[in-house]
Amino acid sequence: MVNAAGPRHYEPIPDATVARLPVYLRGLVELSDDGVATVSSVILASLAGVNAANVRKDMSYLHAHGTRGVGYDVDHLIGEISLALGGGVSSPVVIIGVGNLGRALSRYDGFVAGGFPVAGLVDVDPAVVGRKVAGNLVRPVEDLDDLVVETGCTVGIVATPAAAAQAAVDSLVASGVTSILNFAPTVVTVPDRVDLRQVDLATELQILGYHQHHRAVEERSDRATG
Amino acid sequence: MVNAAGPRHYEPIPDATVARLPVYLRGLVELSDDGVATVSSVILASLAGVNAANVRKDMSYLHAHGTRGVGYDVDHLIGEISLALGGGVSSPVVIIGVGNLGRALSRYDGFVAGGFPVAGLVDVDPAVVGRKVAGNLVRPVEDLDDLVVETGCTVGIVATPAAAAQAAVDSLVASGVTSILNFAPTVVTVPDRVDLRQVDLATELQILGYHQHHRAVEERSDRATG
DNA sequence: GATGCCATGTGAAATGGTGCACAAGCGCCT
DNA sequence: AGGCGCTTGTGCACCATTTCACATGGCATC
Repeated sequence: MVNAAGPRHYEPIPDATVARLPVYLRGLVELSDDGVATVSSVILASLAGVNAANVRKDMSYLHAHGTRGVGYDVDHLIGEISLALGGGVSSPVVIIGVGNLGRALSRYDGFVAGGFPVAGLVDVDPAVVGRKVAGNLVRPVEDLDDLVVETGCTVGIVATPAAAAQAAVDSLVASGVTSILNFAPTVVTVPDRVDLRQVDLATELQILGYHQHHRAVEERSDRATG
Repeated sequence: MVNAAGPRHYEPIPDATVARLPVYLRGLVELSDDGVATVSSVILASLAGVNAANVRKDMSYLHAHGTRGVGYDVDHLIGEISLALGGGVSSPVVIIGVGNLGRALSRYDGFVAGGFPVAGLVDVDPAVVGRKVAGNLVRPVEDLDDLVVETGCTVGIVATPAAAAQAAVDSLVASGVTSILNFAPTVVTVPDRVDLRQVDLATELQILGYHQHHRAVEERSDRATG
């Protein structure tokens, strides 16, 4: 039985909504910084580049109610979205693979701003182990377990070459990390209890390439027939 | 009238399929390197991390037919997918914004391997203009038009801070670039004829954060009730 | 040449997400 | 106090995508 005063039962928020929440949050923080107190779904939708009805439906999933005729309270929305996105708790991350990309990611201030400070860097290459990158000492893979336990970090970022990615992921999982962001251009597998997201730079370009090619083909076709 | 010998009418390939094609391609190239000649939808599905029926339907969109009882010809599939993804034509890209991320991207060899060599680097900061990064001279934004025309590049990568992203995108569009990959953590707008994709690193972490938080809440709830 | 096995190709149902359209409700103004 | 305009909250229909299930058809073996 669910006590009315206890934590209410969380109905799941659709994935598509979750993916939009950070975008809303950015827009809302900007509004708050500008001293704006309330925002309508239409305004927020234009800031996030989505449909207004979509915004309203998304907010209803969060139980973040607005005021009819007025709009949503900006600071209240910021609180509700922050709460949904990890409860406002900041989770340190460990980056495995300190190549070009790993170094860039370790210096990326967007992570810190989003509540994900870099807890440590790890690499297999003895040439980089022991060096400092962006104020963080690069440690060997053997130290991963200790690092994860010491810093209590639960998020891992894989920035290794494709060939090393699965091993890196396995190490992270073994250390107790439960969320992984994989930048290596390869499919990796994780246990069910671990959450994995893939960011694939070359793939993104190839998708753009498809649309470009397709546009060109259509254009030629238009010129020939019309 | 469509001549049977002429270019057939291209029915559109679903976006979800297009997004999977690069993943298939990677798996297939690996198989080909290993000397594997044919592959079943089940195997390819496991390599790409998707459902087998999904693979078969995707291939049917490409008119890439297999052989019943046998499977698909690996090299033939590679050809068909490459053709769909830009016709095998390599498109040079220009990177605007040479900060940490821009530098890492300019050195990322996955772009070259995918047929997207870096044609040039551009930045507004006089401190980096004129310097060489990964063998490429960093040029001022004023040179963007010339650069795009000279190299015939049609793809732009935005790696600027959020505040500069819309201006960067506008410059790219004005130069004639028709495909843009935006790494800046902000919503930007482009004309309809331009194709835009967003890669948002902090957002990805926040999405992971949601799932982690949600898991934790459920666990606590399970322990309390069960 | 026939038969059995195996993997493709696809109709159809299920799922997930989007966007319209409108009823409901809140606050301001008179 | 009452009415009006504005904006939320949501039922519903539409659309894209996924997945199942099975008929179809090629290849090897006998």
